[in-house]
Formats: sequence, structure tokens, C-alpha cells
Amino acid sequence: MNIPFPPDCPYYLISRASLSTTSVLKKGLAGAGASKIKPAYLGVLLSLWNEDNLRANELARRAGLEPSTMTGLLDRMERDNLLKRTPDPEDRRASRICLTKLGIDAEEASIKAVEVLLNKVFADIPKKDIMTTKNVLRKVLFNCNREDR
Amino acid sequence: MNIPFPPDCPYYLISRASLSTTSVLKKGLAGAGASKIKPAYLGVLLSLWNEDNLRANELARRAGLEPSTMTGLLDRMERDNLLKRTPDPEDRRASRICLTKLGIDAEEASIKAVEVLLNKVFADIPKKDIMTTKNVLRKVLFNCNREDR
DNA sequence: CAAATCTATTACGTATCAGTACTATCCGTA
DNA sequence: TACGGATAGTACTGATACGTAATAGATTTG
Repeated sequence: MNIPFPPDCPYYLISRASLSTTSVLKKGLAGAGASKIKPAYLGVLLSLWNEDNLRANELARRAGLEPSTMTGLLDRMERDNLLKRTPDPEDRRASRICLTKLGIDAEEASIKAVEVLLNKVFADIPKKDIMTTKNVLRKVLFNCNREDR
Repeated sequence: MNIPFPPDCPYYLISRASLSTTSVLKKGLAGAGASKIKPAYLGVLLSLWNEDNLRANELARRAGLEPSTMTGLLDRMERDNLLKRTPDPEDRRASRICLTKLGIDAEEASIKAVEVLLNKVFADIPKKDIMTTKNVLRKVLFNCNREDR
């Protein structure tokens, strides 16, 4: 067997780390005054807290998701009263995504909670090693996109 | 905003790297004489190629998945004729998971394809940096599990 | 040995993500 | 201005994963 067995395979470690971190964020947010905020919402919220009134397309691009994925995500976030779609006066194909009061007010608690949680997840790891890891993962993403053709 | 914005956030990079690598494996396996092998199947197959006739529980443990996740995974793999469940004579609660001929024969092509694909995904990255990344991710997993309580 | 407790597996519901196909709209150009 | 391609968004399907609860069988205890 030449594929490293799961616990030693970088792909396995990346997948598990992703799922486990998501799980920690999910539980941590739920128990921290941000009960409506799911990890998947964060990519959208970070964009909108920074700049409201974006299009679904732009949100997908910034979060690294497919537009078709963004549809369902926005559906759930709209259902949870965090944002709403409003027609774009300049382009009748498009919507503008606006935060609700709830979505706006969620910023402080969410950011605090995520900071605390990510600090725990990445605790006791030298800064230098985290930098190396980030560069490796960026290279992985680059190689994957190159593979796409 | 104190959470690093997605492209610089380690959590974002881990999630995207996981999804992108999965996508590369999916497409690559499909076009390489292993059209029935999905990335999620690999954890199970690696175990069974090494040691056939395991229980669902044990497969879940080795693949790092919840038993309830393994049920659906085994359903799909059984549907795809890669394995079958047989009753365990020693414990009537349990099943034994056995590879079919198709499942056994898939080993060579699958392993070759995965090796090639993972080499491309991790191309041009120093071995040392991959080691560092693996250690970081192991530490992340450790921290997440500690968080679980 | 009967009751309580564990364990292996499954069933069900929900979340997340991608790919394909389709609609509505926009826009450049003949 | 009409046509054809490009773009924004959505619907639908399928895969993957988790958590909770149910079920059946096994094991331990009193």
C-alpha cells in the first residue's frame, strides 16, 4: 500500500481538521450568544459586515463558493433572519444582499466567539509553523485549480 | 475586524484545501479506470484492502467518521457493488463488511490514480513543509478533541 | 435469572457543497 | 432595433457528514 494510511495522509489530515474545526465552531458559537450563527455563515457575514449590499455572486466569489451553493446558504440565512434579498435597481437579474438588524448586531459576539475558538484550535502551535501551513495550503489550492483544466 | 479575512484565515484555507483536493480526486478517479471510486470510499477501501471482513464500527473508527455516517457510506458502496454486508456469526447485532470482486479488483487502479493525483496536489512543496503541515493539523485535531468536552 | 446497562447498527432530519440545467435579463453588434 | 452570447440567480439532484433517537442483541449486576 503506497497511499499513506489515513492518520499519516495529508489529505486525510486536511479533511479531518476541516470537519473538526467546523464542529468546534458550531458548538462554540451556539453556546456564546451567537446561537443562530453557523460556521458556513461566517464567510458571508464577514463580507457583509465589511461592506453591506453586495450581490450573491460577489459573496460567492469572496467566500470561495459556487454561486449555486450560495443560493442555499442565503436561503438559510434569510430564513434565520440574518439578511434579506432586495431587488437591484440597476440590474433586474440581480439581488442585493442586506443585513437585517439581527445580522448587524451579531457581529460583536460572533467575532469574539470565533477568535476565542480559533485561538483554542490553533493553540500551542508556533506562529512560524502556522505560516508554513498556510503557505502549503495556498500552494495546494493553486495546484488544485491548475488541475481543473 | 480581527478574524483574518478568508484568504488569510487558516480555517478558511483548511476548508478550501479539503474541498478542492476532494474535487481533484473525484474528477481524477472518474477518468482513470476507477469510475466507481469516490474519494469518500477511499477510507473504507484502504481498510478493507488491508484487512477484509471488518465491522462497520471498526471501519468508522479507522476512517475517523461517526458510525451513523458510515451507514450511508456503506449503503452507497454496496449499491455500487464494491462490498456487501454479511451477518456476523459471533454477534448478531453486527455485520461483517466484505469486498466484492469488483471492490478487490479496484485496488490497483485506484491506488495508482490516487498516488498520481496527490502528487500533483502536493507538487512543488518541500517535504519538510509537508511534515510541518501534518504536525500542525495533528495538533489541530488534538485541540479540537480536547475542546469536545 | 430478571433488570439495568452497553453496544452495533440503522433511520431520520439537517447542513453543507458541487454540478447541471433553466429562466430572466443585459449588452454588444449587425 | 433585433439577435446571439454572456451573466445573475435559482432549482434540482446527489454526495458527504453530523447528531439524535430507535432497535435489537449482548453483557453485567443484583
